[in-house]
Amino acid sequence: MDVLNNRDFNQVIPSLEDIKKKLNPQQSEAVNHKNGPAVVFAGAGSGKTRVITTRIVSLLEEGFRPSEILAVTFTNKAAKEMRQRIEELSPLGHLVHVGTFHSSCARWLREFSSDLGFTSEFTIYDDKDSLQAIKTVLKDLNIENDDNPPREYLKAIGRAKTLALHSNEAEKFSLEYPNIFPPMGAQVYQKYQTYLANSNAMDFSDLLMNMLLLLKQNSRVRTLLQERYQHVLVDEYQDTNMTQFSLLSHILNENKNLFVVGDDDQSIYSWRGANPHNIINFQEHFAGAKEIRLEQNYRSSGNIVKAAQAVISNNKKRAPKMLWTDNDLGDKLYYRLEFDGESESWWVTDHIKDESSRFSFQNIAILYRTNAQSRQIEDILRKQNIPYRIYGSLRFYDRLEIKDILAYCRLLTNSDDSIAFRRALNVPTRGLGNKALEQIEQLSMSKDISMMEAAKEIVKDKVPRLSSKLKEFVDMYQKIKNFSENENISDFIPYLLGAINYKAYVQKKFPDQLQDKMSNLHELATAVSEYEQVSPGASLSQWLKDVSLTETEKEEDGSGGVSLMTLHSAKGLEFKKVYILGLEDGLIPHANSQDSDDDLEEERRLLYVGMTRAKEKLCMLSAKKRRMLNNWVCYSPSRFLKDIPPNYFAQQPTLSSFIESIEENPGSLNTHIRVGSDVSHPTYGKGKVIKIEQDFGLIKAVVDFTDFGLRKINSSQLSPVKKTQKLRYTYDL
DNA sequence: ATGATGTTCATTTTT
DNA sequence: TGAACATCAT
Ligand SMILES: Nc1ncnc2c1ncn2[C@@H]1O[C@H](COP(=O)(O)OP(=O)(O)OP(=O)(O)O)[C@@H](O)[C@H]1O
Repeated sequence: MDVLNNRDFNQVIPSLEDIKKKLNPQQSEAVNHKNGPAVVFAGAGSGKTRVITTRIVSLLEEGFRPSEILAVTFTNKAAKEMRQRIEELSPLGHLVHVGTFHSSCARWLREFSSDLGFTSEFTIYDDKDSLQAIKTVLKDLNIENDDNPPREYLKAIGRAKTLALHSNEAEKFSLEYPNIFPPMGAQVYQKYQTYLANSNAMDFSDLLMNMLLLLKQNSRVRTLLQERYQHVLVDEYQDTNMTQFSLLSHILNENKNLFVVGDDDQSIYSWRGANPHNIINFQEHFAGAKEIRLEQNYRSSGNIVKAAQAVISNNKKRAPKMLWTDNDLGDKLYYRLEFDGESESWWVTDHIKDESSRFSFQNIAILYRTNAQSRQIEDILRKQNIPYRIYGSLRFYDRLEIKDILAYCRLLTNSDDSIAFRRALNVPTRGLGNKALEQIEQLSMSKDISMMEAAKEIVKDKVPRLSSKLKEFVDMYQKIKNFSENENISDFIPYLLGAINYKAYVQKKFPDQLQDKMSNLHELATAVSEYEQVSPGASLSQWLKDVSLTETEKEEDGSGGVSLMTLHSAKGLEFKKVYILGLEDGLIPHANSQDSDDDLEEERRLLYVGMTRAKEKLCMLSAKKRRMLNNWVCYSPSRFLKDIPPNYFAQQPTLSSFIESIEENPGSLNTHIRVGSDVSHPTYGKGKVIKIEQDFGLIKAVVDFTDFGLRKINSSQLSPVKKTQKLRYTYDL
């Protein structure tokens, strides 16, 4: 745990009294609440997180041991943040168990793994791994249908697990509720669980479900945990789902010391089962629960608070609540409609530079709806030499070369990890291709054993052709395993790279990316070394466990830079200045979330969360068109913009009229390609536009090509033959 | 049967 | 843009 070691022993720890002086009466009431369940229900920026951290410190001061306190958050980032705050406030802070639901469950499951038929070294499968497992299972069961791709099965299984529906009961259940699973879903579910069990692995939902089942079925474990935790505190409680709610109720002892804080307006995870009624109905779930409301926003300027309120008040499904602020009105909001995604990025970076004396880089966040949007702004930030750090997105551990090497590491700590086996088997290529894989897989499926075990059997059985090559692989695996068990882990990655001759493989397969990939691997090796320095004597498996549930942030430039992240991962954070990109119908609200009112309300909450991250200045941008995948997509400015009264904006007169004009005439967004204009296409050559269609924001043109006749083409593929006006207009509002 | 080459498809959000 | 999948030449 880095927490133990990064501690600054010279820090000045303020007295609890001083900390408590900084609370308003309602906050104090919450912090000082004695026994029994309590809920703090309050809007953004009202100090909920401050209450929860102060309460933890106060409990420590009262004499509760750190190990008796369990603090649960929703994201790793929030956990890290909270841990930091507690450490700053209490010398014992670093000993408190702060984690996400998933990481806490993983920890307990490892502790009690023997009660479950897993070893404590079980692997946690991420979504990709799980999907691969499902595919294998579907293949084995000979299920193939285009209506229900593997992903559908995975989703259904995830849903079942959220209902704590064990695979053994799935069959019976699916007879009663045939719609819950795709065809053969119950069988797939069962086989999938067998696959995971044989692999000594759990997927994300298993972490929650298995823990819940364990608590329900095993009174020893239940009593142990109930006695261990005297106080349970949950941040962002509106994001809990059914399983998590049940988990909590089983962990609570007779004192029911559950303290939760949350805001139904910030519920943005309903797509993964979050149920805001958990917080709205808290007092019904826990009789006699105390409810405390916080109504003063300390974070944001008056304009920001009011504008955000204006947006969220359009939601019909929300619990009424007050939110006001004493802060000055401050700057007005800034809205800007840009020509395309690139000019949006340019404008933001220019603006950051213009205002750099007032807002330093580390006080700025750039928020967006989808991870894919980050690439563009990253590009321009680099060009403008603005340091930044990015959360999530193409995570370091998701890169191909890293996953390759991690597959070996995983296989070493858990030889039954069949997903890792699949990957390691023929990377680098060693003559064990598809057919070999299939044979091993088949044997493992039919005998209910892991692929490594199957491979060893094949070696023993002297199967012609296969056995000798496979023996080499297994022997090499043993050799690497010996090394990993006997030598320092900081030497391991370099050793492994040499042992499997990975560099030569990259050289051959990705010659132009050699530098890049090798330097990433170097970074990986460095990470392991650093881990060993921090926790001397640690094993590879300990490092792997720490890494598997912890997201990493990538810093392009060490010293505090601009923060880039999705709206979702911004929850709970705050910045002096916030830019929200892509305020367009199609992004916010997202094109896939415009069908139902519920979806739209969640999108609105997402915007509300984004807006309320800003303390002093909030800038929002839209682009008329942007490149997505390979197409130009035209969206109009977000419908949510209209919910904000113009007087909160710095440039009021033109804004709403501009939006209206776009709504009346979406076709006016079409740029240089018109019916009748001469165009050219990279493969089809020259032609004339006959017709223009717009579906789902995608512009398609029917073109009559001189040499190829009529074709329907994405407008992004076409370029005008006649020189049109320079494309770079600016739209000052 | 392997491995290189070509084609298609996917992207909402997170643990 | 890239990774997963499918096809074809060794
Ligand atoms: N009593 C107070 N006096 C002054 N500032 C406060 C007070 N309470 C909280 N704050 C400040 O207000 C800001 C928001 O607090 P906090 O992050 O705890 O709010 P929150 O309710 O958790 O917000 P959100 O739900 O939006 O994440 C922080 O900068 C915090 O330091």
